[in-house]
Amino acid sequence: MSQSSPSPHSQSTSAQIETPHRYAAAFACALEVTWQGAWERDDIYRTLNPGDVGFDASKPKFYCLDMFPYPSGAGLHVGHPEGYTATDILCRYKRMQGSNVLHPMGWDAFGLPAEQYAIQTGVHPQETTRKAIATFKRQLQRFGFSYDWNREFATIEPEYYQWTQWIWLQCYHAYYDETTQRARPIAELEARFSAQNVCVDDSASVRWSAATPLQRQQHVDRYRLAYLGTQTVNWCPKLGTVLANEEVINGRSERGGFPVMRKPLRQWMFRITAYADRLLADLDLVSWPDSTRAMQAEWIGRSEGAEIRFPVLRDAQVEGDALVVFTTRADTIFGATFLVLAPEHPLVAQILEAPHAETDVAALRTYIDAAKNRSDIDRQASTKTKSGVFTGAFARNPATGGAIPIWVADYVLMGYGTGAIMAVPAHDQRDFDFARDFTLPIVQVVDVAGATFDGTRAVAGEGLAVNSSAATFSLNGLSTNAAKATAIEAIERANAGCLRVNYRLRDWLFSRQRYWGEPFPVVFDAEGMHHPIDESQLPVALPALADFQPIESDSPLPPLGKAREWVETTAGAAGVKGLAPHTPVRRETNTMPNWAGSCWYYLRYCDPKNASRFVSAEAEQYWMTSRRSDGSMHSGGVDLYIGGAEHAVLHLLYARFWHKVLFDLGHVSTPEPFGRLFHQGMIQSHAYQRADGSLVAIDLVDEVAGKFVERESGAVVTQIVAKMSKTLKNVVNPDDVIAEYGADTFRLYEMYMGPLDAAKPWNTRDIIGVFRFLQRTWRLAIDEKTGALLVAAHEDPVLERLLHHTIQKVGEHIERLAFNSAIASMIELVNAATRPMDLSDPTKGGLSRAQLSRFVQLLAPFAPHIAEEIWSRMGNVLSIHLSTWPSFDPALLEVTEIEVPVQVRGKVRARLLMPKDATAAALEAAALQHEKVIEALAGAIPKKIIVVPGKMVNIVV
RNA sequence: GGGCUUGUGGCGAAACUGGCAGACGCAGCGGACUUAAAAUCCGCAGCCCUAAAAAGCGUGUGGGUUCGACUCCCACCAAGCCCA
Repeated sequence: MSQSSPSPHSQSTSAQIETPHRYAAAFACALEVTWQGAWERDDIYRTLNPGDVGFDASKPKFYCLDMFPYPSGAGLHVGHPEGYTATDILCRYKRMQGSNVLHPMGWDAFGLPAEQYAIQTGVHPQETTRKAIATFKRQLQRFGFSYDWNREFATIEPEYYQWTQWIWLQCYHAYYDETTQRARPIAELEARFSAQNVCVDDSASVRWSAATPLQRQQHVDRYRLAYLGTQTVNWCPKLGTVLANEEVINGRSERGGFPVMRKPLRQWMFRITAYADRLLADLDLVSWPDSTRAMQAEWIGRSEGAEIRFPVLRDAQVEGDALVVFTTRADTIFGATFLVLAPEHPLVAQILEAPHAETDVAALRTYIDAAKNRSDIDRQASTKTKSGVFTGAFARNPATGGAIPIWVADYVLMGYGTGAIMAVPAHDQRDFDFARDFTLPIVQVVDVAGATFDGTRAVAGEGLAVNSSAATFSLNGLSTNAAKATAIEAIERANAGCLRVNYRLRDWLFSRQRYWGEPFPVVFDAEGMHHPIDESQLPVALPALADFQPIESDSPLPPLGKAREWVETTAGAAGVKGLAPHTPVRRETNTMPNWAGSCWYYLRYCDPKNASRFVSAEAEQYWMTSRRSDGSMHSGGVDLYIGGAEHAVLHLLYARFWHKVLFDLGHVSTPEPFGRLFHQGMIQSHAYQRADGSLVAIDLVDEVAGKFVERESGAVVTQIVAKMSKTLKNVVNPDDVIAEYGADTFRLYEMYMGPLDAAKPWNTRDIIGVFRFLQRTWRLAIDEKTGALLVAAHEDPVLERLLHHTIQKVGEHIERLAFNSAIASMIELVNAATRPMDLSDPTKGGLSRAQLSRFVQLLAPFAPHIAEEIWSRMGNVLSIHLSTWPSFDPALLEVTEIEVPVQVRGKVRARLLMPKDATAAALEAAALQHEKVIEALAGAIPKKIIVVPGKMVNIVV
């Protein structure tokens, strides 16, 4: 779209000579940079902590947080400043209102993208990351955001990640006490194990007192919040690391889109599942978008059901452990005509070891080998025909007592439930498809309300149980809920299972085979026992490594293994207590994932320089504990957290989990980290679409006579809204926009585009509107020819009243985050105050000094530089941003006369000018006398007249 | 398939708890100023029918509740996100 739009600020040379003090781009940029320097020099945004000299405890506190960026080499895009401008406006407003405002910024700098970039370029991530941070900071500062840069930190700094490691140690040293439903020190658990002399192995043959230290540790590890566990993980050979389930999308890595394989691996895990119920329940405490709370709830995925044991048979005799399935529909147990195992299920391997009479070993092996490398999505995608193999084994249905076949099929995933299902083909479509393809029996056991089972497809849903009776118990005639309860009761009585709550949420895989992350503060001895580094010995510094390339292989080989001298050390050198100092130990070579640093950064901002604690109790209590004016229940935490909805699940769930652990252990004082959350909408861009639906980049299209034409073919294309992307060439660079209009205009434009939480298309053409508003504001205050201050000698009472109205509206709109409406009302005021062209004496029109003063204060949070410049030219010495927000006089907003609409047949026919407090009777009388009303009635007799005093009159005919 | 969100002029949007739909901005049109243009200032502007007005129609579609619905309820359509 290279239509020549004349640069808004380009003026002929003569115009520049005539109006040297005009608010043009270069002029705006120059004053912006000047003020940014002055603010930094005077350190006007420094936030004091309790205990600091000059701290005023009587002020309310406001902790307003942006999701800190991950600095990439590409620099800021226009999406970053959207949320940042919003919080900046709110923070500036709150400061002027007299709050202690905490508004920090920092850098989320460990992690895969930086490492991938470093690998590509061969430059050390330390260096590329530092460079990216410098670029981001320079760009952010150019917007004039009022961060307290004294509190800046990056997650890669040892002074920061020392405490990331410390928090990990807190989890390592804790377990979840089911009876009190909170984390407790692991030492308490060990004492209890010792006192009760518990069994430490599955076969219940070894007691605590007789157990080796390794056996004891392995037993305790079953309870630790941070534990070493073997899990089938998502191994990504290309990235050379394992990934959390959350980081795998459609069988490929979220970053890079590389294939992911599944393999069992011993890894550091977090027992986040212990907190599933609390993470779910406490969603009620926070004021978050409903959609985000719903997503978290779905992610946790609590479902109540039953775990049912199906005894495995060999030659009709029960053999070994029973096969355990989880089902939410225990009421359909009589319809379970076969069982299906995930290919990774341990029983499959057992059957291969000791085949049954009917087992086709070759077919089974071929099948599980093929399934192993299919992604979960692949496995579930083929809905039409199911693949699967009979294992040759049978199990006994505990309800019917009958033997049913055990199959293997990859549509069952090891990650869900127990990795085995009871198939009820009559009432589950996938089971039905499978049964039909392999001619397995199908038995209807529910008479589903409003649907008939005709044998051609499954009927899902609830209804009355049928065909569900045996000698031991019967469900026939019971509703689904009653049947579930009865079935579970019977199953429990028969010792064949129990009531069970299942979660979709899995424990959190926390190890990464990467270089660029926080090292774990833990070592291993020769026996394979792990030993924590003592808190006093933190941080465990990431060793400088010249060769940080990942080792691409089918099995994980962390790059830190290359730091031989660092890895192979002694207990004394590593800082392990409880081992003789000379004991040789190996350091953990995995590192923590990208999420670690962002799990607690909001706490560190409260007290970022503290060398003796992750945050002082006093600072944490002051900034995190909300005192709500209306006394309503509140979770506490950050007062407003703004960031993208893409973090709705992972980051926010992980941070909540860490916070709850810290809360249980007494390190923080609120149950939730973020009391109020808001997502800014995505800033989109335009693109063009051909008739066949294909997209066209914007540089290949011209606008001709109001139509969009593809240059090459001459075909008309339609303009659509699309994500900004390199391929569509529609990415907007903030630096360019600032160069052309200044940062104040940029800020104003992004806030004026629409509601903060809505997705909005960037419209370059519209920027000129807010730029003109600033120019008009400037002209209102400053003579473009001489640079002299222009103020009206006499105050216009109409403008005074409008100004009071504007003060009221702007304040209300800021509190509602309706910045677009706030700007609109400021534009209205400026338009009303603008001097007509034919006014020769500027002191006759415009705003008085006192009016201008208050108006620029309203503008200051939105366009801080131009407001400061005018404020300064008015003779103020102290920054406008340290001034007090203007107040309005409600009495001035009172009106004596109001216009009351009169509706006849639902249409407004007339408007009455009436005293504000006119009675209903007076309004009715006036309405009926109105000429237009009489005309509209045309002689008809009103059936009913509704009068809402002060609002309207409605005459029903 | 299920859940959530959104749907208002040519475009971005406003209308806070049901009470004058379209504030404000862009684009457009007209006028003033200018030799002319830019810039600026003053106006017009939902659609339709009109010389103009009046009337009529208008918040995705269809229904409902209500004196009154962009707003509340039901169904549907479309787009986006999440879960399958």
